[in-house]
Amino acid sequence: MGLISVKAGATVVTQLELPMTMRQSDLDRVKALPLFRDASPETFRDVTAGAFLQRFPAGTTLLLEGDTVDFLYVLLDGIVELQGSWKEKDTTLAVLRPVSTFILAAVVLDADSLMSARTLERSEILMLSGQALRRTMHQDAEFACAVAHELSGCYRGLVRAVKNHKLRGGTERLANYLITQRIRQGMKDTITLPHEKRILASLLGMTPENLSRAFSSLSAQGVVVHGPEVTLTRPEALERLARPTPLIDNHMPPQSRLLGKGEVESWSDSPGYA
Amino acid sequence: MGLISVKAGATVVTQLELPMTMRQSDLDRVKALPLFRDASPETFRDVTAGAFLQRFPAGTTLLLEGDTVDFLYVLLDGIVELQGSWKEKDTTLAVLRPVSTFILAAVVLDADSLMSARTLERSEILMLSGQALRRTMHQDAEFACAVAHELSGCYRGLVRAVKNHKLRGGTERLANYLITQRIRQGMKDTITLPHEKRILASLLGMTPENLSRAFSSLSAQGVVVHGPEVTLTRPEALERLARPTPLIDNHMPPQSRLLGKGEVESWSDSPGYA
DNA sequence: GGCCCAAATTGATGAACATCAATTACCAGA
DNA sequence: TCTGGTAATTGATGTTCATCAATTTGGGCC
Repeated sequence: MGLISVKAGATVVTQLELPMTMRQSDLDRVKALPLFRDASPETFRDVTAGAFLQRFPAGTTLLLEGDTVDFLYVLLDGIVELQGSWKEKDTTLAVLRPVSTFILAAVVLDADSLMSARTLERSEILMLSGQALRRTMHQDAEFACAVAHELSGCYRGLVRAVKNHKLRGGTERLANYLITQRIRQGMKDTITLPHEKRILASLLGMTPENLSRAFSSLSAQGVVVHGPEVTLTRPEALERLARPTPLIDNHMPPQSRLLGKGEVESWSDSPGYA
Repeated sequence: MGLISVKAGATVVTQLELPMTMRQSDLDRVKALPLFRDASPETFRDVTAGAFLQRFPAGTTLLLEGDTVDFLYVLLDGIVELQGSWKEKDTTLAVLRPVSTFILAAVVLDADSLMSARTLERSEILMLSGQALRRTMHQDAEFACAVAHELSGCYRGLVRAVKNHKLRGGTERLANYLITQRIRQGMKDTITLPHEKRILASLLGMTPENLSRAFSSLSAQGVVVHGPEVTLTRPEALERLARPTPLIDNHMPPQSRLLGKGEVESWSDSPGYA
């Protein structure tokens, strides 16, 4: 258990690294996740049995498309990008921030991953045994329900993504992205893009060049860009163009995690877990 | 319970119709679904309590985007299309054939539907109480696990769909669609398109005009179209263009339902349930 | 400060795709 | 068999988007 194999970049590197002993505060953050919030102490103990905490440098590939999945990953600190690829191209499916789980669906089915995962920044990741998770689901109906809830939220996030892509053009997707960010960042007039523009471009399904041009075409709606700061001087005009709808755009504010249980669907940046 | 409200076309029609009494053979087909295959007799009784069978003419809207979802739908006969819309446009998310369940995710979360459902042909649909389903999940961990499995399969179907759309062009999507159909239809050289071309176009995310042109551009790869019959005279050439991969294309043959339990992910036509 | 590398922007060009219009093919009903 | 209506195809045209190339910008680092 001291020898951990990690894929870094294109090549596979084996490095000697002691699994971190978990801090209680980390455990508390995990316990606060929708997935575990209502779990009994015993269930939580079962599912975290044999779990270990691991730190990865930026740019580390945690998982390649097609890999078999042995763990449920929980991002505690840092940023993780999920991506899919085909024929030399790749596309960003989601960018995750703490605290998020990922590749839950593959773990539940004990199947290969359909996407790659890599750290964008130095990250701290908790790895829970997939086997333990599946076993616990069979033992505890409440926990299995929590998993089903989580999966339902992820599923609906992807339905939104498909509609977003098939029904809207690039500039419309960007406009809606900006409106969503504005709401999530507290309705301030100026928002901060949470990642590099080239990753945002990939998330929105366009090239960096076209993202640039989409931004400048939105200047007609009062969108002003200064590096990662974007000011929305005429939000109404932007909304008229964007036509956001709750049937596509999930405007939930980030603090929704504190809400009771009704669940607010999945979340992170753009739909998509695993 | 004799008065059932059904949305037909754009308007809402209330019609008096007796819920059908279910045939045993229908119940057997439902019981054979992955969702219910491993359910105990009691669980199956609980979840089908209060269920009723309903026949709808072609073109009936069963559910509109944004409607609250009270039932889990099980398509026993006919064809159902799931679609999403925005700003006068709409797009086909999936075309379902018997035996399929749909809008499971919305039922599990007791949330509004993110897509509309309408019959493409006269259809026979079993409607299971959403409340009963949720209650049963809490009572029976095995059943909750079955729901989680089903949702995971649906989720992965949508991951495939997103990758298909973001990474491939229209002609490539069509080429892969044809290859998938060939496998599903028993590797015969000539396949039958399972729906109208305009629906196929919407499913593949293109206009009917461009689907036509994509077909004719595939004649260079030996694709010959005669109405709904498509002959693949040079499958290898088509594959060279299509470059199918298990990480996007689900080539599972239709009979996979008979397999044990490992699950083979969701299915119907093109990923997507609800 | 000055330097380097990668990200971002801008312009020019071509490919992919949507739209509009005009036939043509096809099927169901009289 | 004719016939009306919808689906399918084909062509012409314009928009959107990707690609390539050339700068420009910006953030670490000596």
